[in-house]
Amino acid sequence: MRKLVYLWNMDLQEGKDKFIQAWGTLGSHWGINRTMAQVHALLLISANPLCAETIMSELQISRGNANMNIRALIDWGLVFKELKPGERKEFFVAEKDMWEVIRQVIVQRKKKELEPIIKVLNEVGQIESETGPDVEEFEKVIRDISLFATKADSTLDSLIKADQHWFVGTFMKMIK
Amino acid sequence: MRKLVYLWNMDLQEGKDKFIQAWGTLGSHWGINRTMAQVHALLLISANPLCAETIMSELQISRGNANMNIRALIDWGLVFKELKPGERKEFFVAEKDMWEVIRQVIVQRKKKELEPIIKVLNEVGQIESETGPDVEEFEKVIRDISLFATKADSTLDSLIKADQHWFVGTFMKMIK
DNA sequence: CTCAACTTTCAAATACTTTTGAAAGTTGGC
DNA sequence: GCCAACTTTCAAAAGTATTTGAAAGTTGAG
Repeated sequence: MRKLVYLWNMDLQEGKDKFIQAWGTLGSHWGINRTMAQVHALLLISANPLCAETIMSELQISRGNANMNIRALIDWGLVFKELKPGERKEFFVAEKDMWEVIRQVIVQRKKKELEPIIKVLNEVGQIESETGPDVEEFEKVIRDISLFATKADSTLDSLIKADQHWFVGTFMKMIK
Repeated sequence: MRKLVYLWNMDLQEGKDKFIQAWGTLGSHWGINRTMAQVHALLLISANPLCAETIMSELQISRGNANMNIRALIDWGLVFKELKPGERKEFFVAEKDMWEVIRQVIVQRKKKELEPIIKVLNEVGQIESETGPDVEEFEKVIRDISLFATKADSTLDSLIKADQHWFVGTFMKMIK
């Protein structure tokens, strides 16, 4: 009997660890650093808010690292601070609605990636010059990409505003 | 007069450099390393195919670096080899259709990111165990994410198959 | 005001990624 | 077969990003 309980614990823990690892890897492809994504994963699969101390020991990371990444997650709107009455320390919960998670990631990446490239495209599109095959090719490529970037920008704005029902209903049906 | 010509050259060169830098930064957020994206940018804005030597000197990079990144771009389907009759060395041209570029990036990232997480989700969703709040929360989160991941998977498959007209026409109108 | 409990900061250390360049490999033409 | 022109490889070096931990900062309770 003792052995059975032990094996069951291992299975859940193993599953959690596997998920935390995988979420960390996925995050690192999405502008979220590995540890930041692992903290998010840990909070996602936790039934209760966790404090910094617990996060540090579960993920085997330092205090500074935990603090920095928790703050970054709060900035991204993926984690919220929760204060328990009578307790001095802070507890944290993850945004668990996947649609909301995606939206926040889109907002952040749009700001950090799309907006800067649109700015550069506008700047370099303004070259006053003689004609020539090089200039023409350059300007054509810049025009094409600008068009694309502008479309992507408004598409993302719409996605950010859209709610999940709209997305899952209308969009999913449409692409089938 | 000499001065005017010189200034005009500087402007085009400046524009090209700015664009190459920006495309490099953008690429590094998209699983394409900085140099790889810069090589792609250089080829994008070039009116003619370029050889390794030219790429090396324009971007000030080593032979090995140039070679590795050109090969990677070819693997991703973003650059094509072109042989000029009578010339021994290889020349390269970029995929210039932005829609095709995006499609290739989606294909690669789906393979490297979405498919592995779906595999892990299926594995960890199989835990046989007693009930308890921890297990329930874990399984609920995994189920939610699985659902989402499966939807994303089929959405991306459709996008990959879709052509630009469909996308720009139907999709863009829809989200307005 | 003071203390203890907690959070934040940041310079140095570590880990990870990319780049270099020289040597090895390949290939077409003679 | 042999050479010269070109491409590929890969171990070491350089460059980036992340992590640590100890010290400084903050804050509520007494």
